[in-house]
Amino acid sequence: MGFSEEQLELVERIGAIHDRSGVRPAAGRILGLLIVSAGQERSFDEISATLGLSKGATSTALSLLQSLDRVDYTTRTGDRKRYFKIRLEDWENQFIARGTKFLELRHVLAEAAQWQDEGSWGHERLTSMSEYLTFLKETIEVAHQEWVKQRGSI
Amino acid sequence: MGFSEEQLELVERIGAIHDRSGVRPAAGRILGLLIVSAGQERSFDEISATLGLSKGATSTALSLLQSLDRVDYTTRTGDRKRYFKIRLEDWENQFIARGTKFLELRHVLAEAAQWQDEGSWGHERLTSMSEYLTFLKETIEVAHQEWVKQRGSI
DNA sequence: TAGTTAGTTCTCAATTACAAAAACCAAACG
DNA sequence: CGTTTGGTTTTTGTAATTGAGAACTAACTA
Repeated sequence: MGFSEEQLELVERIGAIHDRSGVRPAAGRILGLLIVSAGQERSFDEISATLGLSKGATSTALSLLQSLDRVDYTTRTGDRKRYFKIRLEDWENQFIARGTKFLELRHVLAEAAQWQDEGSWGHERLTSMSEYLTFLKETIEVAHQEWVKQRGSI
Repeated sequence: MGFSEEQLELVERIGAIHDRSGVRPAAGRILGLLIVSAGQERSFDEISATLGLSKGATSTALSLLQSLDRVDYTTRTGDRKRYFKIRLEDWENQFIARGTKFLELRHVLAEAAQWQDEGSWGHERLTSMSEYLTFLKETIEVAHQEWVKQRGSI
């Protein structure tokens, strides 16, 4: 290992981005570290030491990330350690799945529209918003398929 | 006012969706109430009473929502109350702005790629992921423009 | 001017989230 | 077997969020 100042700073920035989208700080930093290390595997110790996290915090955050399929580990014969790496394989699909969840707002908007008088501004607006989200969702899905077809999903 | 069971339940669901994306519970519920009321305006009291929120909580949440441009109010001559309504006007634009912020992850992915050996799996993967996000962002922007052109942004 | 009304701001208690530390457990080693 | 190693689970302390309630302010009203 041995990370440069810049690398560590990048780790923090990646952590912060994940923070903001609801991943807790320790887990966000681990993601950062493993992203900057993409390809290379990192042992439990390396992670805990580089980030200054206790064993407990490291362990809990790592199991969280594993349960989210963001992180994986391998083992080596004659070595009891686990070597963690970020899961980049199915990333695009997972990203889409996570990122478009909030588009589900379109269902409640459509329902809310039903409580408005037909033809009223509210009815029109809520319906239109719901349609917009549906349109977005479809566009994104099509684009995603396109990408996968061209580049392969890995 | 006078909301039905179903309406109140819908309010809760809208609140929960907002909760999950970081808006605090009281504010989320207010958004729910105002969305279900789209068009109709609701007084401070109605909001506070229907949702069982204290005046303090109602006031704080309402100013938060106003600062986020999600909510607005009007006044009526000879009436000291404020009548709140949800801001549906610029909704599509705001939604896109908020919703695509996490695509900025593409910058850090590109940076992280630089720390990988050229041609390595990690380098290839991070670069590809970053390109994917850029592609998504552009697709979404184009689609959005398209929509606005056809339907008008209101 | 005294009294209401409408809403805001402040203070506090309760809950929740977080991570450190300690206790624990299981596999391998000697 | 006893010990070390690698990691997990539990416990504990602290910090941050959140919303109730009280105190306050500003505007109108009688």
